[in-house]
Amino acid sequence: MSSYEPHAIERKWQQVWEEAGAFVTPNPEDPASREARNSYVLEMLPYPSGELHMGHVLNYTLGDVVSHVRRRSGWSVLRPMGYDAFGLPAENAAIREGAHPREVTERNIAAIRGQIKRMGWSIDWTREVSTHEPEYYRWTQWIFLKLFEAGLAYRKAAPVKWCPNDQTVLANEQVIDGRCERCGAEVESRNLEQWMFKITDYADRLLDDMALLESWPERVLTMQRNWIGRSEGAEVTFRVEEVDEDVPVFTTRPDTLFGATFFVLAPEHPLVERFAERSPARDELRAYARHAAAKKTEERAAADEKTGVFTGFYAINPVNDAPIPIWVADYVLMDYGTGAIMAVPAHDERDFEFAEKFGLPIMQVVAPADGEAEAGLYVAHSDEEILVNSGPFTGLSSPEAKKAIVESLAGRGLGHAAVNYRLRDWLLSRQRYWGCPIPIIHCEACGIVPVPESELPVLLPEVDDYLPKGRSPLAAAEEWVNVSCPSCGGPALRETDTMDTFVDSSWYFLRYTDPRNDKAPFDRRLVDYWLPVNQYIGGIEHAILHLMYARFFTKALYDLDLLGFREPFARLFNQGMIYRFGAKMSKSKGNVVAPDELVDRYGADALRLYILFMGPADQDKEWQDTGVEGMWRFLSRLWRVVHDELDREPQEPGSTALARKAHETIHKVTDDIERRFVFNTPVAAVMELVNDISRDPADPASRFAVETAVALIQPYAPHIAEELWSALGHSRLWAAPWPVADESLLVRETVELVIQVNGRVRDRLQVAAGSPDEELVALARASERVQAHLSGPERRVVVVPDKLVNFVV
RNA sequence: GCCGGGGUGGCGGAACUGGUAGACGCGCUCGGCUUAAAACCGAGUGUCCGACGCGGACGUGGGGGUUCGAGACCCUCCCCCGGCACCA
Repeated sequence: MSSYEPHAIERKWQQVWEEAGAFVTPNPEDPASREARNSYVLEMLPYPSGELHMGHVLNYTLGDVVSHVRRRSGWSVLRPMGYDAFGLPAENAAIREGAHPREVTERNIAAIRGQIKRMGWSIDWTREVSTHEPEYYRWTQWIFLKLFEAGLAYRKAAPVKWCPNDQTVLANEQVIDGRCERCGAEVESRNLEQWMFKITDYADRLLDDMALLESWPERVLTMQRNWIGRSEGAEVTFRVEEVDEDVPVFTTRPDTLFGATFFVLAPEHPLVERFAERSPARDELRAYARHAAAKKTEERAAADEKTGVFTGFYAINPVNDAPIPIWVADYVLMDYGTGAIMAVPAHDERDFEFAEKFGLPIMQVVAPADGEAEAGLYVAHSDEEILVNSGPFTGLSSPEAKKAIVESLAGRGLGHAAVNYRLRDWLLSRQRYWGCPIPIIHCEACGIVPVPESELPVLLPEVDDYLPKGRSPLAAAEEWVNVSCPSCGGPALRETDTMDTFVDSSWYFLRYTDPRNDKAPFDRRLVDYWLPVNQYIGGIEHAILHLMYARFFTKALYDLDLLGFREPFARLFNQGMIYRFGAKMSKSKGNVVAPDELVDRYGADALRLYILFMGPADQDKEWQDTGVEGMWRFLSRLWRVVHDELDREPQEPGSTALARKAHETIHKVTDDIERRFVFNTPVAAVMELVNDISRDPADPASRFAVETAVALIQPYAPHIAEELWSALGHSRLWAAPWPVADESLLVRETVELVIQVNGRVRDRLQVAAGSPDEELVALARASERVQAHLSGPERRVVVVPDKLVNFVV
């Protein structure tokens, strides 16, 4: 008898699938009819680093199991693959090697494509796209122009986060603890003209439309909510007579206005210099402001003690006309709210700390509903608080007072209700080579002029030097840069910045539906047919950036009437991280296990099986080096069991315990994958079935059980399953209907009855299913083991039919 | 500090709706096969006690509670992982 040799089998079936177009899903002839059951299963596209890692293996195997089961259950499944190919790593590698980034990228793509194919994932390769190809980025540029026309892309001089190592600007989202997300260098602040997307216009919809999502992990929604950081309150104007200025502040607590005993400006606030000009203490003021502004936010936050300087000026509190001293302090941030605050030390921890340190007055204006105002800090924690010392508003509850005070201010033009967000606009300019060119021309006469649609794509020019120098390497391509203005024909310059790669990946899921369209980024009927994505799968690291940008793009395109849905991904699943020796697998830690080596040794099927068998797909878990070998042993056992079956004389099929076990396994595997979305326990269930088969190979149901095991393991281990399926005399398992459990066989004739005394198990009996309660109690009472514990008066008997009898004595 | 996820044998984990804790796999032990080893096959494997073929006690991070019955529900505390954090 032959033994299990994965490599030849895997090569063979991969070729068969390719030749048969087994996983090619054509678009419907009439996308308007939604009769067909269709499902879009999407995993986040890989960055082509040339190296497939275990995270990919988990991600794509997960999607593969879902796709196979849906396909075999009669669904039309869209399952594409592509590459997020622009970006710094390829460019840095190119600089190191002296090669062109395109060369490095395409070499990496070829490598990773080869690895993906070796894994045998059921991908529709006719839809492959890569974001660095002009056929793709032409439409990235087209979308950019649509957003520009709609006023959603704009240019602005702004203090930006600058990475001195990568020599480029970063998005806020790419700065982690004051360091560059990619290289870890400390980020600096620079003032530059940059392109921005107006994602802040969509802040409320990004929050509210979460209600449209079918199933997203709670933690992702929470992270996005925190990131958007919506807070409701009021903008209130304070008058500074000496400089004839009205200074607005944002507050979430307008009800505490009577307790505002001082006023604080951020060190970067423009008024600080105005004050300094007129102040005898100008040197001290300027020194503090300069010193504080230079510090990073993180350093400021980490400071043990509050610092600050009195300006010598006063602001008028609009509710009671009281003049309050204006300070400059670095605990107030220029980039949130208005860069100025009213300080209410009695009811805000930070203001309290500051007031204590500098001896400023502290006045209670809010008290607990059932108590007296007490000196010191009192931070409200419910809506039950009552106002005190607040003039005409004294006695109102906090929520009433908020409304009343804002209304009264609004009546005098000194304030209004306001909402503030932590979310900033998306800075998309990058001063690097390997990215999508921004299709804009700067004309001396006309200003900013979009490149006409007919001239797209604006191709990346060839340059000799990609080294970052603080301006885009594209600026060196003079012939490319110097153009005539499309509007007036005069001399003009091309925009030399490229786009953040997150722009490329904010719409790729739309392109897959119509990847070769050269008239438009996609056909609206096709995106409306396939989207929203039914199941999106990827890592938690994209909880904020990619997922929020993709949601924003979808909404913007919806508003432009280019598609008919408001959320791109109905269901999201985040796979857990894989650890080894207690740490996340990473090159720097030296604890990486290469998928390729395992495939060489045990085959793709064993690896696919182990990566899902390891544990719950959404939880972090520890890699076991012996795990894949164990799966290889299981597959060898399955191989043997099938061939033993083939070697035996065919027998009359019979309905035995093994037949029931097979049906139970069908039920369990199907339910786990489809309803529970768990992937480890189905493998265990099939293993149990195989164990049962080998326990009695002569069982009349063995043929059925063997075929069931093969049919059920196919989504996990498609190559061996296909091979065994054809050995069993069938063909095309990839298209064979998913097994259906016979409900009647799931009903057991006898059940195990657990007998407890005082909740402790004392005996177990086989009894006929559906026996009446009295019979169960009588049988239970008859048990010797039970009687030994039935001393003392019986107080109660609990019966759970077909399950358990509990005597309480 | 706030938010989210976790804590079950030597290890990864199972137990879905409160009803047999430890499925399945890894590892380990013993036995078979073998000149031998590997592979493979069979048996065993939570801890402790005992007149070890029957049995008993303990046991899901700690403490308390609800219940006939809790790994699961409630209260409280501890620990680990991830995110956010001077955001007014």
